[in-house]
Order: sequence, then C-alpha cells, then structure tokens
Amino acid sequence: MAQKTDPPVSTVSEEPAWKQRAIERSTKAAKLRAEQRVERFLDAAQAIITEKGTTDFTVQEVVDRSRQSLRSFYQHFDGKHELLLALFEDALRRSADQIRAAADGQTDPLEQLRVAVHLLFELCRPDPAAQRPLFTDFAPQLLLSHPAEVKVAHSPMLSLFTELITGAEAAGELRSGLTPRRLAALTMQTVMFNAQSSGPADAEGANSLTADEVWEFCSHGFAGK
Amino acid sequence: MAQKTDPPVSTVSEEPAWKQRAIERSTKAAKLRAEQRVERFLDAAQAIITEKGTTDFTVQEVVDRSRQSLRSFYQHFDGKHELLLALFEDALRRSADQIRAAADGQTDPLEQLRVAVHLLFELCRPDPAAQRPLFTDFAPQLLLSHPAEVKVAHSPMLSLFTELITGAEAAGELRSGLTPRRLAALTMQTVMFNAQSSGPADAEGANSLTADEVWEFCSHGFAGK
DNA sequence: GCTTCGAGAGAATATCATTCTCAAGAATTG
DNA sequence: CAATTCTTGAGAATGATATTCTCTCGAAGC
Repeated sequence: MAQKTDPPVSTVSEEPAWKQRAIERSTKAAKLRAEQRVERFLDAAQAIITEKGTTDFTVQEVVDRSRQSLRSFYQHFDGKHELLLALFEDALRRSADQIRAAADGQTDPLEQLRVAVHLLFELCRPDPAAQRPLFTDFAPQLLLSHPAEVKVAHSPMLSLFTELITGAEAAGELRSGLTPRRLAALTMQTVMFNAQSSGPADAEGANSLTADEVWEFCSHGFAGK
Repeated sequence: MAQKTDPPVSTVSEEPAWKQRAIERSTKAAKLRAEQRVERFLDAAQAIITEKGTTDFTVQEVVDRSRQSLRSFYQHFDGKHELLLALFEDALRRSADQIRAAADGQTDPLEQLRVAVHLLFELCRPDPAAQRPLFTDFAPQLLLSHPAEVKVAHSPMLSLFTELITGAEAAGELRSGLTPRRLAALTMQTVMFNAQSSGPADAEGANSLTADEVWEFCSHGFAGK
C-alpha cells in the first residue's frame, strides 16, 4: 500500500518514520471517530436489550437507535454476530468482576467458591425482571455459530474460577485428580448451563434446580464412597 | 364431532359403537398415509443431517428430498421446530436405549453409571465422523424456542439416569443430599453440555475435556473435605 | 477551490420459513 | 358411474431479516 517511490536507502522496517507519523496523525482522528461509532452501536444495542428484555433485536433497530446507518454498521462490524459477541464479552467480563468482588467478601476459599457459584447461577438464570438477559440469552446462538469466539469470551470467567479453585487447592480443600483449570471449566459450564435450563426464578414448585443444589453437585458430585 | 341424531338411550361413553368403528375404518387409511408421509419427512431430514453433518438444513431441502410438497409439510408439522423436536426426541430415546443396554453389561451400580456417562458424552460430542450430530446440535436452538418440549424430549434419558442413580443409592454408593432425580438431571445436563463445548474428538492437545474428566467431576465434584 | 474519503439514506438482494392459490387425484357418497 | 369432498403436489407470494450496493453529501487534507 506504500512502497512505490521510496529512496532505496530505507529498509522496509524503519521505512520513512516521518511518513509513519504523518499517517498516524492522519489516522488517529479517524480511529477515534470509528471507536465512537462502535460505542454508539454498542450502547444502542445494550439499551434495546435491557429495554425489551430480549436479545431478539434487529440490526435495523440498532442502527435507527444509534442514529447511524446500515452502511456504517457493516463497515464497523463483520455482522450481527460480532455485535453480539462484543456485548457478550463485555457482559461476561463485567459479571466476572462482580463475582470476584463478591467472592472477596469471604475468607475461606470454599466459601468464596460457593458465593461465586451462587452468583454466577443467578446471573445466568433467565430472569425476565433482570437487566441482563444478556449472556444467558444468546450464548446458545453464538455457541453454534462461533464456538471459538465464545471460548475467548469465556476466558475472564474461566480465569476467575481457576483462581478460586487454585486458592481452594492451596488451602488443601481439594482432592480431585483434575487440574484447577479443568475443574474451573467444568464447574463454570455446569453452573451456567444448568442455570439456563432451570427456568425463571419462580417456576412452579420443586421442578427447577436451585443454586444450592448446583453448588452441592459441583462440590461433591454424586458418589458417596 | 358425533352426537346429533342419536337415540337418547346411548350414553356418551358407549355412543354408537358401530359408528365409531365405521369412522375408525374410514379414518385408518388416512391416518396410515399421514404416518407414512411424516415418516418420509423424518427420514429425509435425518438423511440430510447425517449427510452434511449439520442440522442447518432448510425446510425446502427436506421437502425436495422426500419428494413431497411444502403444502404437505406444513399440513403435517406445525413448523420446522416440530420436525426438529421429533428428530430430537427420537434420537434421545434411541440413545437412551443404547446407553441402557451398555450399562446393563455392568453389575456394579457405579460402574453402570460410569459407562452411561462415558457413552452419553461420546454421543453428545460433535463428531463430524459420527452418524448422529443430532441432538448434540440443535438442542440449544430448541432450548430457546421451546424449552418445555425439550424437557419432554429429555425425559427418557432423565428416566434412565434416575434409574441408574437410584440403583447406586440403593447400593449405598451415594451420599449426596440431593434426590436421585435431581442428581440425574444435573449429571445428564453436565455431561451433555460439556461434551458439546468440548469440541471434536481430536482437537489439538490437552484443550478439550475428556469423558473421563467429566465422569470424575460428576462423581466427585471438586471439594476434598 | 478541488479531491478524496467516511458516512448517511435507503433501495436492492438473498435467504428462509410460512402461507396461499390452483389444479389434479383419490376417496367417499349417492 | 357421477358429483362432491379431502389430500396432494407445485410452486408462487409473503414476510422478516441480514447483508450488500448505489448515490450523494459534506468535511478533511492538498
């Protein structure tokens, strides 16, 4: 994209430094604007989601709401899935922070884990009244279309659980033959998935699972030996 | 649908027996044809799925393949989801049978469970080479659109695991405070979901979970106390 | 001032699911 | 058998969305 009339002295790597700077300056503004636009799309989508409690929004809605154009949308996002992914990642990161904060309130490693599991469960459960049908909702869709990206999005949460479990291990509270990371992955997914299929918080009677039950399961399994 | 000119002697229950039989005879043929058509749709869908290894088929494809018409399709199914549900239910029932058979090969209750978990895990893992990427695939979609029906479809498998776990309990192999049914539900979902996100059987290196690890987790959890 | 590029408006496409229309066949009835 | 009704097939029409394309304008840079 830039190589035609260069004096043969400069190597490719340190090209024309001044030119780079010039380009950069020229670029910076654009980049900034781009970021703002992306932000606007993200905010609009977020607003719509929390507003109508579902992730079934249309790209057009987001575009209208953000007072931008379809053209612009597709120039900044590879498609709707990227938007979802971005929101998903964000929500997950935030949730991880929230859970970490809650866990910090405890001193006993196992208690920290218990609190984390409980909170994660509540956050993932599809609660119409809550403000984040977020990852609880479109995680499945994305899991189908872009499993790799979802894995990436999960990483903050996975890190958190790995930390917590490592802590428990250090305190001698574990005995599993699995590595902390594996345990973390299993626990996380078990909690998230079971929360999702456990229906709304109120559901009739004894049907749906509770956070306590999931905790009991994750911490002890079913074997009694 | 039949009550107009009946002599007042007959009660509703034993109505006009002859009439019922007549209607039934008259109906039978139609019903049979209908069943065959449904079968054809189901077979076609199944074929397409195993053929292209994904459940992302279009209704049109199924129709073409089965050499029938859209008209007919929608006359027999309430929509695509019903077709999926039917396949899903079927696959799950079959798998449950298969697992039950495999478990029967064992005598120790815990061993039965272990075998069941392993097999279920393999069956749910998205394996391009396998002949049934079936329920492993669209369960998520359906879980969103028709959770109730999915629950019904799950029931054979849930029953199986409940049986197995009850067996283990009777043998004194359990200690969990949860009921066998809850444990069964948790175990089943944990295995199924984790299998799905564990990528294809081969995946690079130590990344994805194995059936053994999931079994270890389900049976013992992470706590060591 | 002239050129270029990013962005807005929104029409045009593409893909599906779902419905609808029409006509031919099969079954039922008189 | 002939008329009527029910079931199908074929496929066009709809409707909802995502995605792409075209045209145009206005501001940034030369």
